[in-house]
Amino acid sequence: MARRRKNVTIRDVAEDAGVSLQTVSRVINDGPNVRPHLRERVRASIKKMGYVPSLAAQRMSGSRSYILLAINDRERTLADWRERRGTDWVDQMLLGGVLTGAPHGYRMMVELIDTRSEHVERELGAAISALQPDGVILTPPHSENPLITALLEDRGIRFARIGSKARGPGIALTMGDEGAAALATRHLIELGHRRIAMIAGPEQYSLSGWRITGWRAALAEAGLRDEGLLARGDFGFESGLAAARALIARAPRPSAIIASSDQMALATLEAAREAGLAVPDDLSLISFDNTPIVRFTQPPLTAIDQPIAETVSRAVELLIARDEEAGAQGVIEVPAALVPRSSTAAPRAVDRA
Amino acid sequence: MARRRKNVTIRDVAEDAGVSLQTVSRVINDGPNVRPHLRERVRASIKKMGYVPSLAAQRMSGSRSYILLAINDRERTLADWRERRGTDWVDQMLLGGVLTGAPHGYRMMVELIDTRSEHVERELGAAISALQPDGVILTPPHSENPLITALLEDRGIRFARIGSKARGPGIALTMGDEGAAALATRHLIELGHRRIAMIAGPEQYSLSGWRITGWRAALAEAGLRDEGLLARGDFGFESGLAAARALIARAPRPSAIIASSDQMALATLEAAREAGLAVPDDLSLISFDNTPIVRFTQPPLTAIDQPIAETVSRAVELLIARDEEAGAQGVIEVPAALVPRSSTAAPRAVDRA
DNA sequence: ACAAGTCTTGAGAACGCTCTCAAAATGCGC
DNA sequence: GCGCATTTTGAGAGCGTTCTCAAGACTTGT
Repeated sequence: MARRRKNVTIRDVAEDAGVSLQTVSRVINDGPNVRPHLRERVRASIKKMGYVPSLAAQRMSGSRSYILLAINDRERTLADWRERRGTDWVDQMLLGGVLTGAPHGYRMMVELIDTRSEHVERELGAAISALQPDGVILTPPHSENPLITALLEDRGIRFARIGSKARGPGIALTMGDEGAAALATRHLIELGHRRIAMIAGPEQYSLSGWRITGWRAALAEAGLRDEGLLARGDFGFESGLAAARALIARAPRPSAIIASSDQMALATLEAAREAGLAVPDDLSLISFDNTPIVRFTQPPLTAIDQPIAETVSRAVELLIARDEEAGAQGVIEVPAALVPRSSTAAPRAVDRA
Repeated sequence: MARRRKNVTIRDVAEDAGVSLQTVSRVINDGPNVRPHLRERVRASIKKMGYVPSLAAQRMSGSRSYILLAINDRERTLADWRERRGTDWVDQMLLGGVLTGAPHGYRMMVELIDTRSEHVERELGAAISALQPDGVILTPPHSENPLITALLEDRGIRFARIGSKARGPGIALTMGDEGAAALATRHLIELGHRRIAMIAGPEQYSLSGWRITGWRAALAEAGLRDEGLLARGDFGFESGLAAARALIARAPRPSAIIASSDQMALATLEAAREAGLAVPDDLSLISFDNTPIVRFTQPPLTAIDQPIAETVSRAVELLIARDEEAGAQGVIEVPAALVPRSSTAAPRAVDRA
């Protein structure tokens, strides 16, 4: 299987268009100082010959690599992966990132790094040395890992931290976890709920804290208190089951639960079933993530939709633009929205007491 | 944000180890003809300095790019994406591909291409020119698109076709759709079902045909016929709903349905609900894909698990090994397995008649 | 029409690595 | 210990692009 057709290079195009190689380069990069008729002639040759610049060569000589690197959490096995995530982060990131980067000639690579490994730095360092990306996109929980941000700063690589409100190096983009939690809480309050519980994520994720803050704030607005109706999970199903059982066992029982992930919401559904509670009649439920799963549960779940694709898209724009002020402008917020479905309703009269 | 620490190059390592640049290159590539003590010294320097070869430079000079390109179907919008796929193909491909390629220094990039576009060739051609990957992994429905395979052959790029049994250029890997469908059908026959329906995928996907073949074969083994209990969908929920409704409306009604995707299985669940049929008591249901969704439906679905990660892993191995015989050996099968859950049971006496 | 600028073009070096090929060092048989 | 084959090492070219810098072609003001 030998390489039949040699790749078209910038030299071939230059020859075809009867100009120097440098002029072609200028046209490719939309550089200034090329007379219109020449620019057109070169463009025509490029199209005719189907020329596409080699990423490797561009990286070699130029200062840009046209590669963005997205760092995602990696579970150790496929089973863990499915059990704990169940989200479509990678799919959505690719959709948002690839579509936004493509028109500018940028490609996106995904690197899976296990946060709990002691080799985080080494793995990331190797990826950066090998790829020399123009920008890095960090997702939780890497977004606030100081080892990682320090490494990137040291190497002088621009990066975006998704799901982080902490100021600091890099561009911070958040999906407004505080506001989203408040949104969910208010929705329940408007339906008449007074005892609204929250299953939060692990402390390692700062967004867990923000969601708790938003939940408490919305309760306070309505003159309510959290009544200690807080439980923690690790976003996975099993942890959610334990948390939901504990909350349901409380007396008086909460009439509504906000779960910090779809997996934990599914677990809550299961816990309610065990306890003989109907959703939403006996217990209202709101989920975070809005992955495809929750449209098909019984009942379909009201959920907070995380605009992952949109947020990544925004991050890519800023990284490509090399907007030096983006970081300074503080946190960029792409707000999440509430998608009402059938798992939320007014509480029964007896609960309203 | 200037680049603070300059990248370590092969030259730095050579200097540190007191050898020529070429010797370092040999060590990196596990080349022959380096004396052990020198090899060790160079290895030590590499580790000490944290050197990692630049992918771009390797590609520029050598014949390998250390990049594998995975081609996935791209929906036009996020909504379509979620509606029609709902699968975790990309996640699984990355998991299988990245973990397998990494030890050999290979990276995997994902390219999303819209099959229905007329520009398939142009998009793929551009990606190949830009990246010059050492291998390409095609997923359905691209696996059997002659425009794509011809392009790859013409460029002399090795590729693997996943989910294809057609011999032809490239390495074909299948998850054994025929056998998997037979497995599902036999499972139902053993439970006592006689009227087993199938919701197949679109004709554009050859695996749809193989699943039908397997289904019919298993029926024939048991002395049964298909009774025309076949419907088609496009793997998406809506199409599955229509197909399931049509099958349920048949008289006599099938006592079991095999759906060719999780989304269509969910739709079948919905159609059963509409018709007042209990699953599995009135209707048994088996799904294909086994994405995280089907563990959480009510009831959880018995499903055919597609070993996507394993198959991609195998494909990566073969592409990296540049095993020239792999293609000739015919089709490589990584068989799917049946995961029994609660959506299948013996039919009611009345149906068994 | 001339000097002083600005715009346009191109030549050549550089990026970090592997390839090819030649030179030096080593091993082997006698 | 000698001549030959073999292994080990290194020097230099080349990959496809962009960068830097200098030269040539235009403007403009007078």
